[in-house]
Amino acid sequence: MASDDIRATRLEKVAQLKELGVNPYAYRWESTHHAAQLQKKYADLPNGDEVQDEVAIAGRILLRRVFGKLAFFTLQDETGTIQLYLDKKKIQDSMAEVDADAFNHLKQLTDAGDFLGVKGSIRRTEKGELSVNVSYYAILTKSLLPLPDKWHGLTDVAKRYRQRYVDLIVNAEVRETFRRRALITAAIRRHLDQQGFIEIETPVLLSEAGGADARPFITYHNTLEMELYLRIATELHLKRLIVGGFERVFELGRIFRNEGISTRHNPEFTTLELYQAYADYHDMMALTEALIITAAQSVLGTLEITYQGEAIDLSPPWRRVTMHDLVQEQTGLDFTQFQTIDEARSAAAAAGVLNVDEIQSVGKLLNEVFEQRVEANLVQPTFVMDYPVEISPLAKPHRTKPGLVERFELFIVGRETANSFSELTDPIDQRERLEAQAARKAAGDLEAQGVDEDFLTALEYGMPPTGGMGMGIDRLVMLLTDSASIRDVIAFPLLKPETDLKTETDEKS
RNA sequence: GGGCUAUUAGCUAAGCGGUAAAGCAGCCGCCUCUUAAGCGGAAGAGCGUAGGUUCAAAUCCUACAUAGCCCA
Repeated sequence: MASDDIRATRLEKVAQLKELGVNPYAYRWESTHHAAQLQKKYADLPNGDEVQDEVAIAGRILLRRVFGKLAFFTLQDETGTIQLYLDKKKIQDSMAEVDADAFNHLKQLTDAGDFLGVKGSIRRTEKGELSVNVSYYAILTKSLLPLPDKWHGLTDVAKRYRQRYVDLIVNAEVRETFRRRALITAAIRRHLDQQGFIEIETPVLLSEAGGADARPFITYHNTLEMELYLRIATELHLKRLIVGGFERVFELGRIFRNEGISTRHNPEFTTLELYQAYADYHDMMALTEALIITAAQSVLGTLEITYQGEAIDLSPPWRRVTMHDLVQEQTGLDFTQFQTIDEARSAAAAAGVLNVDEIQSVGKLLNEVFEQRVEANLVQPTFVMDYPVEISPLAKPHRTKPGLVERFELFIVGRETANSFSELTDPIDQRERLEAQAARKAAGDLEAQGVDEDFLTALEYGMPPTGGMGMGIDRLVMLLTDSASIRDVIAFPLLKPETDLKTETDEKS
């Protein structure tokens, strides 16, 4: 039967229910338990035994196994499933006043997918399945569309993303992923709260995007008659709050980057950014480690995890190593020895680094070598420290190493998971660096941003020494849910609209 | 942006040049211990879209669309 016919059949059942005086779209239901609670509470009930405890429960019918005068339904709620034992005699007797033909109506007018509320006693069947022996039922919502195959489920990836609600109904592990995501963000907020941080929401719509190298989305405000940018980072506003006197602030929120889509990139994604006055990047390392450990413990209960078949040990302390040392370790190149870019280029080329000719400074070349030869090998959690100033416009110069800044990035399974600095607090230095960026923007670099004058003004009022850290929450959730694609941890990932063929032909005719 | 692969009924899918299997779901009938319930019956397909090759196309070719994987 085609889906339109199935829908028509079910609409007919809706009409029949209304004729019987039943509203197929009920208003409320009072439950005493969830499925998982019942499964736990009566785990020791022997086969064939029944207890007279009256329970009420509600959920979606997943499976129906119907006999002449007996039926078994599998009911699913948020916590799991429980079987309904539906005995004709019992139901007809106890519901006689409501509906003399209650059992047959249940058989004929419900489908897999409907929401049902039931009351009854608890029994474990002779075959060992814990069940609610139903004395009363109510159809709470009639479903019009058929569920996917009860055995194979929904496997079409595109359809799973486009119709996540169906994916969630049918695939329990998807529900578990998003439950874990919520536990992770809750654990982060709890930990930061305990450390004295407060969360402050900063604007999404800005007249000037900043705080990162990325192409922004552009939108338009009608009454102001001006273009606005969606934020690409929360950094510059959170720092303004530090200027204003808050000492520990953070924001866990969505940012938007107008870039490609891949298994690791979605145009909108969630970051944690936090700023702590009177702290430096060493303090940030300790905090970052503690945050991720707390999140892992609260969601998984262990620090020994598996990601895509690879064992990851999150037990502290994590390795702390400079970018220079890692590059030397992997390639033999000692970047502290190079005086000129030419010297560095030829050494790098000799070591097999590709595309060295386009790179204009020793610091950028160091980063290039790092990206080409080191990054992917950083499987266990590793803090990579002390970056070249050229690629770090918002970080404070290193207190002992010229040309470098006090910055670290955290790598896990070869992916950048967090980024942190001793924040630049010298307004004159900051202006020079932002103006260099603005020059790149003027020269056509679409990822470079203009100067945020108001941010510089704030810095001129004085910002205390501050440690800052940003973390990609989606990537952390991927790690802690063993998800291969960022789309598996975003409930509704961005997809191109499907071309609607019906609409197209309608337009033509 | 480039390459490879996929797209067949609501879902899961076979067929890979000779005129669209099957299972589940749905419909009708039987059935009081099933759990992918079972048995019997009758239905349900513009084979992603648009062109082309051929006596003949789901199948071969070319574009396009969407998605996945790999590369940049």
